[in-house]
Amino acid sequence: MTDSGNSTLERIYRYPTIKAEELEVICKAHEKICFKKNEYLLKEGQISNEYYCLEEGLIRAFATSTEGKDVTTGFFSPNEIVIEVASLFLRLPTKENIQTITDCVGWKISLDSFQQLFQSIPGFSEWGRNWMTDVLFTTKQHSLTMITDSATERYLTLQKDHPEIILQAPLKYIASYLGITDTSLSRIRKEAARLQVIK
Amino acid sequence: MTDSGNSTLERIYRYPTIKAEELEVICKAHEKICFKKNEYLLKEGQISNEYYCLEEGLIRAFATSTEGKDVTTGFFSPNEIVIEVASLFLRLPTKENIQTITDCVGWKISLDSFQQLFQSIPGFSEWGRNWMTDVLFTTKQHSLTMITDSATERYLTLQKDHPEIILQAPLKYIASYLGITDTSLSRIRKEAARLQVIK
DNA sequence: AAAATGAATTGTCATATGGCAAGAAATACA
DNA sequence: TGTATTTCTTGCCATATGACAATTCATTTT
Repeated sequence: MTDSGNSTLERIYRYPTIKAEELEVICKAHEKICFKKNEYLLKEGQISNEYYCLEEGLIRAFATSTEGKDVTTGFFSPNEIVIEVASLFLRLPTKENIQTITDCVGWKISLDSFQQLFQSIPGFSEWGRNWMTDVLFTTKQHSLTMITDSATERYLTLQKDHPEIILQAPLKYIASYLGITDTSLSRIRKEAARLQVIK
Repeated sequence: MTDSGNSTLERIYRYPTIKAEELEVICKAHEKICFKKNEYLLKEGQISNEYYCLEEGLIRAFATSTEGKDVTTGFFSPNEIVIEVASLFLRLPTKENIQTITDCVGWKISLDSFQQLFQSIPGFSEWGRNWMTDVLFTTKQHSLTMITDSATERYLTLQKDHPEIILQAPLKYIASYLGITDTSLSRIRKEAARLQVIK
């Protein structure tokens, strides 16, 4: 790590059973990294060797459907970890792509460094389990939402919880993330705007 | 553990970095348990304190939607771990219910015992990360499938990958798991049967 | 600034799935 | 064994979303 007292890393790794000096060791294992808009951090077929702590910008993950269409599977906002868990931890060629939507600034850490921290700092492996639990919860939540909520509700929820995505991501990415076409999202957005005015 | 050489537990916990004697310690931390059909292993609002390794039977997890409807979020088959990760590891009241679909036999382990194994056996915490990675992958896959595949395709995939669910679970549970109504699934099933005959 | 490229909107029509209710079948109960 | 209850099927119609194409709007490039 080049800077000291980095707030992105400290926020991400803050955890009850991680001591101050351990936190510093963890932060020092990261290296600053910048990406330009539309740059790929990971491409389908590659085996991921690192992950990133995002400080500025917006990133998306997407998979290719059987019919060859892009489907955005997730967004990454500042202070989140940009990672393809399955490829990094199971050492498998990924089926996902990770691509920046805007210029980005973040902190990179290699799998090797991560493994060392995971084995040498007990609090860190607890943190890891906890982080993974959060990710799993969010993923299940998104999946449930796809079943229980209408497309309009899903859009409004995303707007409320992650306005930065609505503001920065192209409509087509948001649409496929919500499980609808860009045409439908355009209409939903129009209708939502109309309702806002009335209210 | 009461029996020796239990194949369900050994299958579940087999992992390269877990030694034979460690595997035995892990298995011994489990206790045999039986459930009757329709019994609840966890109810919405409770904090989960244990998980189960299923040997025989079929189990489902379900959440209650905003409109008060049951939505089946997952099924558990033999040799799988029956768990509500978020509640068990984050110590939060669960939003899910876990209920048997048939009479079941399995092996129970408490969070305390799990924590001890997690901290004392390095290979076990790696196993844990790996297991969680698999669960996350499966969950993401299901979520993606809900977007990219039609209801019919989702049904056929489930039938191929988990025929035991199709055979044992009531239609309405399968339907909500696939994100459709029982009415629609009944029609889809009829059409699928017709196609089988033709082929 | 002009041209070119890509993104978003809108119209028309098609279709998959849902809502509701009635009837049939299966299962549980007593 | 007969009755009650739940589960499954089917018909009818409503509706949300998709497919495709044309147009407008925005952004990038030269």
